[in-house]
Amino acid sequence: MLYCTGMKNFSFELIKTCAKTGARRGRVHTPHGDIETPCYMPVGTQATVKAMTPEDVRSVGAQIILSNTYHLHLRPGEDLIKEAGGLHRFMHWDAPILTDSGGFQVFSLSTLRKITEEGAQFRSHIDGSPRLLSPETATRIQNDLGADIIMQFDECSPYPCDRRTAEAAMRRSLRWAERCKAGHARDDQALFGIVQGAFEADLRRESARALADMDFPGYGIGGLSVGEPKPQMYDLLEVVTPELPRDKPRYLMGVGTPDCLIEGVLRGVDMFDCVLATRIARNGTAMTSTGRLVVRNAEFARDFTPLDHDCDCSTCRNYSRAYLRHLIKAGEILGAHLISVHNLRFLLRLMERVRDAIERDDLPALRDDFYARYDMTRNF
RNA sequence: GGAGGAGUUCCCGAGCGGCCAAAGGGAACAGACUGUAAAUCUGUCGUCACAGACUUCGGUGGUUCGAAUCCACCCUCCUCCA
Repeated sequence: MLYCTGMKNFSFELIKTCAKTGARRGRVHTPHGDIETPCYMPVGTQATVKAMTPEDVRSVGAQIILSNTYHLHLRPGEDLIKEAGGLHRFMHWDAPILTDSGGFQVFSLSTLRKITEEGAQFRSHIDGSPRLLSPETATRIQNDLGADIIMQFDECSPYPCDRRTAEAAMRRSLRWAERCKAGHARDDQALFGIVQGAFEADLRRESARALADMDFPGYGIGGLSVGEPKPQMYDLLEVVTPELPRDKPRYLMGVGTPDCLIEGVLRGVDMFDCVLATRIARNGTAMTSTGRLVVRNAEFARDFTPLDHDCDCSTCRNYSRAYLRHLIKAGEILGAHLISVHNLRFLLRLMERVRDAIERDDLPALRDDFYARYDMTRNF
């Protein structure tokens, strides 16, 4: 079934809902092509997935990538990207792109900003200059960047967070959602609202319902994986996803360990993004079917086997742990690249298998098989 | 043969009578990393029975309450003059 979104070239097709779980198999249509869901989106904050060319990113199976409003606004500036013909052309990526609004930087750069109802006053982490990011400016910048999916400007609260603060941030995010919607000027970009409410079930429920009433073409679930125990995140997902419209994609923001992806899908999430895979790759750690593998460690100095025997990526086909360790220890840039290739392929392939399992109504078996091989003491 | 200079913990390199197991780098080892201020950051880094003890600063012997630091001789290396 195909749902109309009232938008040019954007729609979500719910192909199947798993008979045994809440998992959904879907397809997002965008001006730059389709996205099979559930999906994992590699992160390319500064218009590049670090250490990867767009061709590399494509070849490991990525369908869509993320980029960042705050970073691109500071450098090189949205006007320059607009002049280049938009983000897709600027960075030579023809497939879908999603831009985050800078809302996460309200959280991660908390020492460099002040929040008011108007927006967030940032002190640029590059040159210290004062910058205002508001629902209106974040939306306008994203209109200029030209991603297929753009996110509302929100306030992501920390963990732990007292109820008053959580409630204030959630309500402010709702007001900001309205302002983003009002300021959104392009009908070829889908604007997603973002559920907040920290770790208060009723606040989360309220946020989800209010956003659903605003009728966004998709919904982010923000403010999770900020340091809380995983069971707490899973519990909240079970609270939130039932409140969201079935016919719209749900995007769990910033989540990306292998087990969290599976658990998220089981609870009805369609999209994920995470920097973890590429960041830990640059720091010498691989994601494998048996768990975390710190290939930088001395124990792999003479290990001439691949990172993961079960992996089909070019790194695993051609390079040994010993060589990768050598590259990382020597500070060679190729090490960061090769492990990034592997980690991204690992997550993207996991999602391919997840999609396949949902189609066969067999996701619980895939989950069991995953945990049977995966050493949880070497998890992330 | 003569005149200078230098030898410090795995490496480079500070220290030049007590506050020195000895600055600072590097290497090594380990840890962290979830809408990327991240090819980053943190910790350990003489030995042990480890809130203490013991052994170290080219070697040996002195001076001193006390020496990596001062003195004597020896060894090795560097520069210049023959």
